[in-house]
Amino acid sequence: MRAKLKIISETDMDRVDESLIALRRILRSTELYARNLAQSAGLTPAQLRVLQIVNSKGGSTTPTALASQMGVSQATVTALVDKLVARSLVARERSTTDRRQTNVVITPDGLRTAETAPDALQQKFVQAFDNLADWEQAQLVSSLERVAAMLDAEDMDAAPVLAIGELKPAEGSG
Amino acid sequence: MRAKLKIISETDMDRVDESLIALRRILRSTELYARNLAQSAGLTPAQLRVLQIVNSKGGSTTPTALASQMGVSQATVTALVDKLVARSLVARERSTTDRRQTNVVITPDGLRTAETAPDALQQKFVQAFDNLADWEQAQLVSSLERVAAMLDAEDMDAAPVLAIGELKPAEGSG
DNA sequence: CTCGTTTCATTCGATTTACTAAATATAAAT
DNA sequence: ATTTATATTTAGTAAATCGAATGAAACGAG
Repeated sequence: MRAKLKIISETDMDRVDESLIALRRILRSTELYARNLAQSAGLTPAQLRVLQIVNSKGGSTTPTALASQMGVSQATVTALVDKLVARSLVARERSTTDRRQTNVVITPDGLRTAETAPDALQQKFVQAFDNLADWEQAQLVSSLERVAAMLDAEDMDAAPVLAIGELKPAEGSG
Repeated sequence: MRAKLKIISETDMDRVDESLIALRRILRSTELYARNLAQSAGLTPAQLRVLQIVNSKGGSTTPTALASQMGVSQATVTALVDKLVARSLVARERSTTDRRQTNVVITPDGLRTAETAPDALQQKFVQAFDNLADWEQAQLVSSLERVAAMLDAEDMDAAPVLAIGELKPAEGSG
């Protein structure tokens, strides 16, 4: 497993293990949340993700940016945005500066959906957070931000994880 | 938003906000990882999740348990397991105790896939973790475990989840 | 033991979603 | 005018999903 990557002390190993296990637990919880949230919002996970990204970008972004961030093609983004437009959660607006571009703009309805949806996750977290002592809160903020930086997705859209299976040659060429 | 839940001080608000933002960043990163991991394993996300659950259950579980845990129907599980069987990542075995039941058993190939897949996530995390000072590592472990506990999926309403029991016996070190 | 019922899994039929590549339309850049 | 960039449309595939029907085994009552 990891040991083959580099040699590290055993106590260090233990801590890495503990961290990874905790991280997995967080991921599992949030995966399930995401699933339920999408359903309760009447959306699919992919659609909700688009909405969330638009929201996180300040309420407006372009299909290209979405495609890059989600790791899918523009055509796929168009289809997903179509669904959201049909539900009036986002709208398309021609960019004024570069009229080739379309801005995907969140609507009041979409904003409400995007901000209501995470409530289940937020409620739980916020309530628990509020019960922590002051120094614990401070530590948590610091740690979460550090982990976020460690895992940051910024360099992901450009450089997706080394895909072993992706290198298959095109068959039936002719 | 949160404010309607309870009145909290502004400085507290800031910290909660910061935490939530960091959490979102973590989630976004890991979502993308999950996607890429599945692809690099030649699987779809849903298929990989089946494989991971089987693995986390000690290498064997039933379709009913999978369906319940994933929140989908048995028919869906059957279809997903079919795909994995076709790739020889799992096998079906009739239960000896109750021959109505089928055990979905992970194969050596499946085990390798399941344990190789997380490497991309782990690599990045472990490398960054290893660069932290000792006290930072300790703090991170503590914080991550706390957050995991805060978010734990146990009392998710509709979600069947449960089963966070991946505290399997130590592998390399034990 | 036999009959009906329940449980577990699969099969079948059908729908929805996600996704892509290729072609198209439009606008910017050269 | 040609090329480049952006987004959509088109046409098609593969995946995920479900409900209903089917098959097989366990279980309980008589």
